[in-house]
Amino acid sequence: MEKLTAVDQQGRRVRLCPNSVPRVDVRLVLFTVRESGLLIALQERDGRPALPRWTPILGESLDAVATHILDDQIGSSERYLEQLYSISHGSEGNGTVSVTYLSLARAEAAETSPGPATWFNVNAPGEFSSVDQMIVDYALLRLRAKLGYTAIAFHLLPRSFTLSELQAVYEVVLDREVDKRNFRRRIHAAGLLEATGESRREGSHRPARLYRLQVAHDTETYLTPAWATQPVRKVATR
Amino acid sequence: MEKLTAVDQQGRRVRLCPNSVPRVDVRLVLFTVRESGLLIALQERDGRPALPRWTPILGESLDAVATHILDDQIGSSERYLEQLYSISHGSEGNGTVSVTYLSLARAEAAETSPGPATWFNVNAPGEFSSVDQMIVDYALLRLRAKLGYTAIAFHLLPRSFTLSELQAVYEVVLDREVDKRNFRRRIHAAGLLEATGESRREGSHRPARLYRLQVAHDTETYLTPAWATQPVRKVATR
DNA sequence: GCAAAAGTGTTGTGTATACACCCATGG
DNA sequence: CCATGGGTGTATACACAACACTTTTGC
Repeated sequence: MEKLTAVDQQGRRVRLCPNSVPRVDVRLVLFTVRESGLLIALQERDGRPALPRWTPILGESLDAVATHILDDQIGSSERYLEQLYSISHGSEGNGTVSVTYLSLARAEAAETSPGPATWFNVNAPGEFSSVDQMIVDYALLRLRAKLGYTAIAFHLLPRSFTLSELQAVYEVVLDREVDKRNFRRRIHAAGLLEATGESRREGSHRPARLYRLQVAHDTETYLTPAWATQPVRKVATR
Repeated sequence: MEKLTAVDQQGRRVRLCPNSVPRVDVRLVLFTVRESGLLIALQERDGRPALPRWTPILGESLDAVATHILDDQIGSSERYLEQLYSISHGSEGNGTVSVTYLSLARAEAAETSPGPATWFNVNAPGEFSSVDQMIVDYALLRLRAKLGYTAIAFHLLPRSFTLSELQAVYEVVLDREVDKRNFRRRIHAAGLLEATGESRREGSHRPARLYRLQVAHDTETYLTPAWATQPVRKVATR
């Protein structure tokens, strides 16, 4: 068993990292959809765009850290947050375990971007580190897969929206066209939507009906493990 | 930025864990199938069964740690290994991030159990810690889901097997009966199997043809991210 | 010849795809 | 009246579930 503490020159007991222990950080892949396409929130680091990240302090849950990073980036409107994968990188001297999260923001929340991040188009984000690149690739893979069998697309739209707007989100994320009639049939068959009764007229054509997600389905989780929803403990201010 | 080193009473530089940094461990959920049912490898810890675990040393990848734990438990036959999820637990003083892995062993490899673990039936594993309990529940959920759309079941059988044996694996893991004809049609349609040409006679009934997984499909990964297959660096002996 | 597991097809039901036209509005 | 996007239905192919009998062997 390793010794975990030592006494320093002033006689204080200090906690040692047996130099065998990797550090942990949490990295967030935050997407939003704008007219210009699928955007990702990045912040500059060593002159290159990088994923927003933070190191947890002791006793702080991973979900809490991810939530804090998200708070940093956008206002506290509702958001979607899901753990993705953990990857180790670096080596002797600065080995790190990065726990990665996928997050989605409504376009409206992303407009006002108070945080340190700026929005890049996913197709032209600039050069990031190979680790961040892999994380983003995987996040996009998972996002696309999940569009098929969960309700996460709704988290990219304002509270109420038209079916055409919803379809546009699918098309932007999947990067391909979708058949209008089949799309609408699937959405209606899923039974997650309810008409608000209102409609929106914009432009010289028939107005579009507005829909919202039924409240019962608001926090759709599906295959996320039950224990992923651990309470977000409040933790020392930062 | 935090100070990461200090000088101790003998004047040596030591690495500090700012007492804000959680430790990392890797925990393995290792399943196998025997006549008696679905078994899980556990080892005693504080008088209770617990998941095999290890703490990575610096520069060691998470996958490498998981592989080492697996080596500890069973002989080095081929095995299946997949990262599951990361969970944080504990609090001030002993906060830990556990990265969990799902692993499958062929019954033959599990017979000779040289490691410190013993096999428990998943339905009667005894009492484990709440963290380990959640991890096991989730591992089982994922294993069951993955049976439907991947070839992982083959990792629970010897190299060549009969279709009835394969079906029995599905039934044990899913804990329900499966229709023989539909099962065989699906398996054949998947096109992953090839007949060895041989057959096995045991008991007073028609002999069963033997199949094996086509080599091209041996390391089926599907939704596992490409970068999950990072090379397993060799690391200081333990 | 009988017990015991291996092996094999058909039918219905639901789900996904391909595809083209009328509707309501603003200007 | 026309340009623009909103909204709707049908025919076809494919995947999945239910279901029962014949084959080959050991004894």
